[in-house]
Amino acid sequence: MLAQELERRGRRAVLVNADSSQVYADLTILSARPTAEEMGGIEHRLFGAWDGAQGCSAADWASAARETVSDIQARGTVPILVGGTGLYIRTLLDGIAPVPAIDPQVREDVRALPVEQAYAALLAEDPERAARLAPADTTRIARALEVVRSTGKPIAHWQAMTTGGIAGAVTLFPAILLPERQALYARCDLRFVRMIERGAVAEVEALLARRLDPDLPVMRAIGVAELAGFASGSWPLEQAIVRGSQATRNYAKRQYTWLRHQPPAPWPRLEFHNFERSHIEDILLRIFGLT
RNA sequence: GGACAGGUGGCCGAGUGGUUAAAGGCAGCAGACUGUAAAUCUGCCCGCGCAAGCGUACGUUGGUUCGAAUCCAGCCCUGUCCA
Repeated sequence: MLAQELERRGRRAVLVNADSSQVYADLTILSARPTAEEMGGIEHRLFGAWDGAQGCSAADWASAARETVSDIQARGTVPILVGGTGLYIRTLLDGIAPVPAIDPQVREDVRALPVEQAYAALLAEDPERAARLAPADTTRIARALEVVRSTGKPIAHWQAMTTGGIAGAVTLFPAILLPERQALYARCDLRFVRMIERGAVAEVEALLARRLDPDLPVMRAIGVAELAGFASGSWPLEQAIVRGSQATRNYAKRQYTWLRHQPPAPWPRLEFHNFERSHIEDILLRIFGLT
């Protein structure tokens, strides 16, 4: 609707996806990607742009988004980034550590280690970083370890050289939506049921048929494991729904924490109870000075 | 009506005389967050209190005991089986 309003004023707008799951072609229903109808003729970019077989990292997305944004601006149109993956947006705006590509063999070895061993190794190879991580933080420990081993420098060395952000080169109009908790949870439940009505089970079956590496991000999207369990007969559909909507709620909770504290303080946080589409549009238009 | 089994904190579920406000999990709340982020991790979690601590608590009533979620009896409820 922002896009429509902008076009009414003679500014062409293009929507750019900033959600780590909507990025995958394999997840149309399960990532709640907008349908052609919902796109309403407005151009959308980076939605379903990655094949599930190729994982998209924050840096991958950010570099694609950087090009997309500049392309959109070069055409005199206005990019509107939409999505809940805070890290992606932060990476696009603030840049990221220029860590060289990790040696595949190193990565494989590191990820094969049990956390305790990986942590012990990190304690020896990059004690500074290890001290700042919880001994059970598998993801970050693995990352820090593969970086020292592959590049010979601790991750802090690279992070000190963070680069690539476009924040200084663009005029930003940010808005963070913080809907009332209980109402949001109710919507999470509704959302998962709707996905099933729209064919999420078949989508997951098609994804499973590809027999991709289970560690790939697509395979970790909310709903995949839950519906895969149903598809394989491990539990009934009702159980998949209970698990799927619960996972959705848990995720929504985590997003609150990120959105409340991680983005720059000046970014407006909009709290609201009314979920009427028109009401939300109203707040946004007001925030962006379009009413 | 009878025989077994069982009733534990919002839920699931350990615990069979003291070291138990009661393991663990879930849910909930709060927080962290630079290359898998819809991921990963941390803390809190009976009430009051900053705390020491106090008060309540393991279906219910009563009993045994220095001391009971744990032992005994009655009652209530649930499940399975027999009638």
